Amino acid sequence: MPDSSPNARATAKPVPSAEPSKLPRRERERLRQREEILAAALELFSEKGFHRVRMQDIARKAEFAVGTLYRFFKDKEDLYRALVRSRAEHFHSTLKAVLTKNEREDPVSVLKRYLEAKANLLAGGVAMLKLYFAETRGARFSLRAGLDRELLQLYEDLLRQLARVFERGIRRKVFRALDPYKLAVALEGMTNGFLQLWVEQPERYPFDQQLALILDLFLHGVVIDEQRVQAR
Amino acid sequence: MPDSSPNARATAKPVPSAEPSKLPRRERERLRQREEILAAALELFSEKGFHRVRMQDIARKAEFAVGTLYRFFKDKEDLYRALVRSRAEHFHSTLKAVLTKNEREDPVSVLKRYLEAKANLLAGGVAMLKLYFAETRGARFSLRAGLDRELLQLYEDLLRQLARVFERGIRRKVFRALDPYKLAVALEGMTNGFLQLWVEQPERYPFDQQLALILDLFLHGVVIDEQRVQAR
DNA sequence: TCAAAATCTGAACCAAGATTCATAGTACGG
DNA sequence: CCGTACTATGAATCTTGGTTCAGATTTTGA
Repeated sequence: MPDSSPNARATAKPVPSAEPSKLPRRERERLRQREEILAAALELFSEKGFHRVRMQDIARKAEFAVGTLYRFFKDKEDLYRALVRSRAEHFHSTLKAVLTKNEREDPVSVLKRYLEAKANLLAGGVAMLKLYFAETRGARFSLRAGLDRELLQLYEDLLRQLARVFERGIRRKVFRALDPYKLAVALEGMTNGFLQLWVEQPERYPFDQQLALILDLFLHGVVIDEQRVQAR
Repeated sequence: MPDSSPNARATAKPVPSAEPSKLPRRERERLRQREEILAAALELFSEKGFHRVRMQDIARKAEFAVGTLYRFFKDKEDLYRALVRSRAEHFHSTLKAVLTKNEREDPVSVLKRYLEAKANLLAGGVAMLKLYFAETRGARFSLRAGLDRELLQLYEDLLRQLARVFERGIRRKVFRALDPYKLAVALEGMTNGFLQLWVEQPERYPFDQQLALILDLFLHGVVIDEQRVQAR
């Protein structure tokens, strides 16, 4: 019974950007449509969460008939996974790149660029962020294992990359000799706290406005340091 | 049609502890049962999430018949809300108490006690924490508004309380003069990062083991301070 | 321009699971 | 030890929404 349709595949795709296009015309069109569906889905899922969104809704928003969705995705879950995965991959690969390039750059600058990159990624809108939180944080049960593990893997990987940066910093005597991985967790946590805040009150707490504070706080802490002159 | 049953109410209840009992016997029994249902529900919801748990399951685990659940709660959602709310209230009131008492105590100690209190609350098990994350973080769409707003309110309130502590610290020249609310967000974020870690690898990263690090890091930052002798 | 092939469409079908309710079981008062 | 009133039970409904599929529509290519 299952697997009767020859289509319906869940692939990965970089996301937005202009398709370099080197495909059989038809195929190109197909991908565009697929992407449109995913875009509509992102909007809806991030707003209401998996279970509250009906295939109906996605279809309507993407201006297709329900049946058509099934030409692109095996079922609702497949659609969701494709969405989350594609976004997550884009997200993580971008950040990873920042952390990886320039192995010998000043660790503090790397951290700074990392945060900026994160801000840029999110600048597009809160939709993706909500999805990100829903999956990475909290509700790890949004969907059957599989995807979960995969995502955790990605996130884990990112944390490790970040830890590397701290490691370097420690070796160079710039950072205190604390467990690098935990430092990564700490920085991520703090950052996410502000992202959370941003999601709730975008106007009042624009994320990119907090970058400096985050870094400063993470680097120097709250306690007043008599020795250091905290300019401004 | 609706509202035919005179029972099914969603009240608040402190949670576990020994009921002081000053109720009409029968009523007492009733509450005990209610609490048992909630306990079973917590277990299940935290494990699988709202939608993956059937009333069936809750009934079975609590050793009642499905129908009986409806004597206590209007419907599935009502049950869920009652659960989250009761837990959340316990959680927040406890923490708030810590932050509120001793207005004149050394801010750093207060923070320390705050973190400890949090650890204690969670010591009971990850179940509650998962629920906490599912609700506080990410998936703010787990259920129709209402509860959400209420929880945000609570959390917001806690943050404000925490901010007060920082305010005091700033006034006493112990902390740097940064936006207290943001400091609260930052500390919470960092803490949650480690909680997250704990949920994922309880044995490897027991939360209470991280307390010292969290506080230290938050107070002093990662950067090596030439002036200060970082003992150990 | 026409017919086969590929797509799209959305009403109809179906499964899952929440909710109801007639029936069976208990507790209480006399 | 009964009759009455309340409570528990779980099989039988009802709803929701995912999935299918027999046409309708469009594209291809000769």
